Amino acid sequence: MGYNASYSYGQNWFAHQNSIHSHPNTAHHSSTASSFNTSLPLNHSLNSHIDQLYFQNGGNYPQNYAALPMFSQCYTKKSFMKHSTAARFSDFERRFLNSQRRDLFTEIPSVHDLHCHFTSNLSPLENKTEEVLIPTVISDQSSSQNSSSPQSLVIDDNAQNQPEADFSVGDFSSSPEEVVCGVCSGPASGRHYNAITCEGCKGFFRRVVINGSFYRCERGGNCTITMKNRRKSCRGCRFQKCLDIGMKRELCLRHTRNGRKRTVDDLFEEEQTWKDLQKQIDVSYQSTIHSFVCRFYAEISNIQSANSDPLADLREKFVINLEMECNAMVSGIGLFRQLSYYDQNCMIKNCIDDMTLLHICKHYNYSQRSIRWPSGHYMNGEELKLTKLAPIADQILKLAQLLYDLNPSLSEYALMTSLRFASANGVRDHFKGIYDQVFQVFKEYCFKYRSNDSKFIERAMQILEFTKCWSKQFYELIWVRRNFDQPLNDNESSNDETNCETPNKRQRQDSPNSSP
Amino acid sequence: MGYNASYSYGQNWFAHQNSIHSHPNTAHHSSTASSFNTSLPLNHSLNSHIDQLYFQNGGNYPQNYAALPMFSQCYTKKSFMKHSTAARFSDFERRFLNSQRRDLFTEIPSVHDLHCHFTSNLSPLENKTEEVLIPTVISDQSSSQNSSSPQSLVIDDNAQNQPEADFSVGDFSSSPEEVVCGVCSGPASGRHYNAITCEGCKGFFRRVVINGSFYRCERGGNCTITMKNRRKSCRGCRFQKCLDIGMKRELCLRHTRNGRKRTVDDLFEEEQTWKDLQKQIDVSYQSTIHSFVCRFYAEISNIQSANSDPLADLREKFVINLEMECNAMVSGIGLFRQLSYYDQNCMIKNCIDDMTLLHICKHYNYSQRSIRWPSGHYMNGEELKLTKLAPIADQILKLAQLLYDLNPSLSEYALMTSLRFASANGVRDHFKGIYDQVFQVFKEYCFKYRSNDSKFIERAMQILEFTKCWSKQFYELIWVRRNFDQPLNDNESSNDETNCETPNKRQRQDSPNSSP
DNA sequence: TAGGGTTCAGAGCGTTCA
DNA sequence: TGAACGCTCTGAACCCTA
Ligand SMILES: [Zn+2]
Ligand SMILES: [Zn+2]
Ligand SMILES: [Zn+2]
Ligand SMILES: [Zn+2]
Repeated sequence: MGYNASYSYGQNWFAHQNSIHSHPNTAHHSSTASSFNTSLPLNHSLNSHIDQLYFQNGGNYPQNYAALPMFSQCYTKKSFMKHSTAARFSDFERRFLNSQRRDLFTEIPSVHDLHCHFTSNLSPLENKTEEVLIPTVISDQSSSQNSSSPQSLVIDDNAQNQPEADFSVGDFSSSPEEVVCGVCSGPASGRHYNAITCEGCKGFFRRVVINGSFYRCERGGNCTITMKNRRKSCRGCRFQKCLDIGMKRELCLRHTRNGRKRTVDDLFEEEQTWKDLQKQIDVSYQSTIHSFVCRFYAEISNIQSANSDPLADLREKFVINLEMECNAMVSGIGLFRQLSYYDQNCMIKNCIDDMTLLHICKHYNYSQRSIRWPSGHYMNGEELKLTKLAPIADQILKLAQLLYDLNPSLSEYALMTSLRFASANGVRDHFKGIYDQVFQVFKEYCFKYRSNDSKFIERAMQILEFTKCWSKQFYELIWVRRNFDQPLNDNESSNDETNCETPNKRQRQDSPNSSP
Repeated sequence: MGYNASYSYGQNWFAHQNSIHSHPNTAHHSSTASSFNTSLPLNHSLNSHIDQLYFQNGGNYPQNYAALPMFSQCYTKKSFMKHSTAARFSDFERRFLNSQRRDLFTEIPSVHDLHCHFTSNLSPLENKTEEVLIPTVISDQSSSQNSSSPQSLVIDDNAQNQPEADFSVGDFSSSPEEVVCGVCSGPASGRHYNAITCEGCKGFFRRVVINGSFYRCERGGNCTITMKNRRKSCRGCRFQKCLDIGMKRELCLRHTRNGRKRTVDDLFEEEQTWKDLQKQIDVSYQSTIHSFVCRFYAEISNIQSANSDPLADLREKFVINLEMECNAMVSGIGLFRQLSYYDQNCMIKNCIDDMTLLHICKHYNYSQRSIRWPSGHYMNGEELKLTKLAPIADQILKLAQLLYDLNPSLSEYALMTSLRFASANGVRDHFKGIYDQVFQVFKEYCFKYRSNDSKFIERAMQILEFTKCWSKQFYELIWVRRNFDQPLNDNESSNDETNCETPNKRQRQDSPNSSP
């Protein structure tokens, strides 16, 4: 798994989880992790369960967890190959065997050939798996109180297998997840969109992807999908489960942007094109700006925050240092190296106010409706209005609320930051390629990890715009007026509406002129 | 033709009609029978209709049952041979047969055994199984008492050398309830709201559920519902029978636009969700408003209630504190958190008068026809008319009487309170989801705990409306006029209708957009 | 042959109107 | 009131191509 983690997923925050498990599969990486946000809540609790399944499966992790990031990393091409060739029993095979095995294997000796034909790789671990896996793998995570259907499933399954338990175990337990649909536990009909599913779930997934519909669960997102209830069950949960077990929207041709039929490998390759840049941005952001902001906010906890001016530290320490960190971050991203050093500086100067505002508003306490400032103070709207930021207090709070609602991940913060850099005045005009590339990566990233929230990009861009709109006034209030004790009213000449004039001019005159 | 008839139509509720006729096994026919419901009206006799379908289908089993495992298991090689051109096979069956037949039947010498096995898998047990299996396969999930053991499904397929009359008779005799309406014993038209019913009973059930009507039997509840008398028979018993045979009110989709359906399995989960919200509301209400009101009323017992003005405490202490408690309650309910803090405040301000009125009128002494005020005074109608509340004294008393009649539980008070919040002007318009959810919970709660009183919701809503109607005047009388000794009549300008303007505007302009 | 896409009866809900 | 119908979603079977 080592290199997987290194070049495709190492940058995310699940990396540490990965390192805990050392699954033997390496080789090619065939699948791509599905949305983080959805699998996030599952992760922590599933580790042990998955490990158990892992061993029960004789080295192959359960199909329906394929999309969990740590699993995707383990899901190698090799294991996939092994599966697909060795033990693929679809609908009819299974039914055929289930019904006929007894007769075939006990009464008719010559059917042994057939048996061999169907027999898959046995492993000592697989002895007792079938009765565990088939009925429970999918349903155990469901509500245990809803016990009617799973129970009956278990019972009759056992009853059928009773006479020749040894045979059936050897036969099928090696890949029970390939026999049942990973979504609804019904009989699977093969691999569809990168997961073993039944025809129904295949069609369902396809319809949802093609129609671009999005269903939200009305019941908390824990609905159980079974073969019986799948027709009428919560579509949100059904689709979520599709994604969870690793189905890829991109494998629906209608949903691709180039219309070409793609394989999982193609997906993987495609992902590399933007993953590299995304990872670079991610790493660079986390090691500079993010870590600085975290450190800064951590340290102010220790310092007595009795400073009379909540904004003093902001000016003196936070912004100055943040600018340096921005510089460092930009330096760490190859894409920006086509800008001269001077241009980089201009770009950062153009963005530093936005960055400041953004990274302050990030520290929002929802329940108290207050923002924690670099000084350590928590300030709500009223308190903010007592400072010299009063004119834009509402805007700042709104921004914080918007950010809170958006709830971007670290990687998303990184991308938004880069996007803000790339859209700095001058840069976006003269180096449109940079902006386009970053935006492309952002789009791809959101396409992949925020697919259930079609408005995510829109909202993110809105926030960036909003920040850009008010950062200049923020800058002025922070920097220009040193004497914030004087009455504020005569201060805001007419800036409320025409807030971006002065900074604008400033930006224009020192926007980087086109070099290389 | 025997087995054709057996598995062609055996599993649906028209089977018995079908089995009466012995159709010759005619030519194969690519199954293009038009949908039942559309072709039904053409021929009013079900028999002829089915006959027609039978011929149209050419003896092919219905598509949607083909993949049921037990059915596939019954599907013998022989029948496949016979119908290979016409019959449909699942993906794998088709592939498997195409690819493997060659191997199995030509290369492997012992295939004949297999074939034999496939063809006539005779066993003494199998004689009468098929008629049991097929019809119950589909229906077993409907009624739990209809215990179809899947094992029995495996042993069958002997039916082909039986006279079809036999098992087809057995067919429907084993499950007559699938053919007739469970309520009126008329011809059923399918499964509706989780029971096999006719169109009439389906419509009746839906109407009753949607309208929330409640009928009580006047003859002891043992009326017989038949197809002939159902129109004029006791509606109470008819509805009761509907419920008895398993029809679920919850499957009447009240808020969904299309044919979105939910199964019985979902109902449980559904209950969990509204239960969650209901509990949250309950807890929140009891720990804030309820406990405050109780405390307040308990404490005034100790205080000398010789205060000259019975309404003084009301103004000064009760309302102010109640507003805080409302704030606390709302904060404790996650559903309301999508409202900004400011919106929450507006909402509460919009409701506080209703809350006050409601929680005062709650303290009604029926025998004395008097209300206990937060001041500690018991005031009946006459006494009330001596205060500045005189203009609405009658209304207040009526409200108290209505509340007394309704006699809501604590949980119901909690829900009514939340409902009043959610129906605040502005909130109900811009956050209809909140209102809908709370109302849904209220409905569900009443469905469950007030099912014997179908008018409960109606009456509760009536009370809320009534409160809303008079609370403004109540507010004015309490707050605006400090000198309540002067004549009151010039007071009521025209506020009764235009009572909620300010909150409306306020809410609209900063209603939070896009919450996560 | 695997796995894309397509087809179209069928299930079942809601609505209509005589 | 309920027969008839309109509607959406479903999925088993099928078609097609690499
Ligand atoms: Zn499925
Ligand atoms: Zn759900
Ligand atoms: Zn009926
Ligand atoms: Zn009756």
